[in-house]
Amino acid sequence: MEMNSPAAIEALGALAQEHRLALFRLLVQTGQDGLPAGAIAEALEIPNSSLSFHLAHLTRAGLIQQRREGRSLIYNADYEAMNALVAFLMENCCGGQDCASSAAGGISTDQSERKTA
Amino acid sequence: MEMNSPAAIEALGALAQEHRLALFRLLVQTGQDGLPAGAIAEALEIPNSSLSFHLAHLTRAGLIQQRREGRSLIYNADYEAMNALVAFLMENCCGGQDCASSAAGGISTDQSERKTA
DNA sequence: CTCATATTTCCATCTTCATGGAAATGAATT
DNA sequence: AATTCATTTCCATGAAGATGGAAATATGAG
Repeated sequence: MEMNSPAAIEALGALAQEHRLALFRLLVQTGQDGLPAGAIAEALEIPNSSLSFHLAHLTRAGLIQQRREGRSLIYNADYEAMNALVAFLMENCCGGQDCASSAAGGISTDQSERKTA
Repeated sequence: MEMNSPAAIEALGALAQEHRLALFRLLVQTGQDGLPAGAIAEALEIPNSSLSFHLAHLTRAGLIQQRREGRSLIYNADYEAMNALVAFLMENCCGGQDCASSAAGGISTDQSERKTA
């Protein structure tokens, strides 16, 4: 479940786009049952071909998964991948502090984590 | 410290690039003192003009800050911006479930991925 | 087998991003 | 004001991302 830099870059890039971020949020809210591509296209008002492009992008990044049910392709968010991404950001980009919980209270000025380049 | 979608997209996009992710991690590790552009260019082995482009990108996204000291421009990570980004992801993209706790649980003990190159 | 449905792939086009050398800017020193 | 140092901006170029209509593929129904 550990995420490395290339995988993190892929995931960050996948979320760094208006339609894809909205799409991923929709799938997260929907839960494990997921949604068929058609329902997503309707909800987000994106042409099928564009949606398919974005779905493929998120799938390649490992953030969503696909399964077939009848003639529908159902997509659902991969929560573990998201957990891994957040964990990566907190480990590597938050100065070793508990970034999330300190969001409200501010952060310590002590930078204890120093890696010798 | 609430972050909205456009700001999150900007921040995600800024981090979704090899050199910029490495650059931001370097500044996070360095701490509040920051580093002058020249030292960053040397550490990351990036030409000055390219580095300047990436520094501007991260600055525009609000993830780093700039100050002048003599003839050097010193850059430092903005921890609050990073906190806000992680908070945004956890609120909007983790379904409000185990994401925060499992990520926080992983941060303390799991250190398998190291920046080796 | 044919038809309707669901979604993807193909393709052309447009925009944005990344790169790095050269010239320009800003700041201290003499 | 001339010089040196640190960094940015300019510019051209190539690579990658985004868009959406039309054709193709896959599945199920009659």
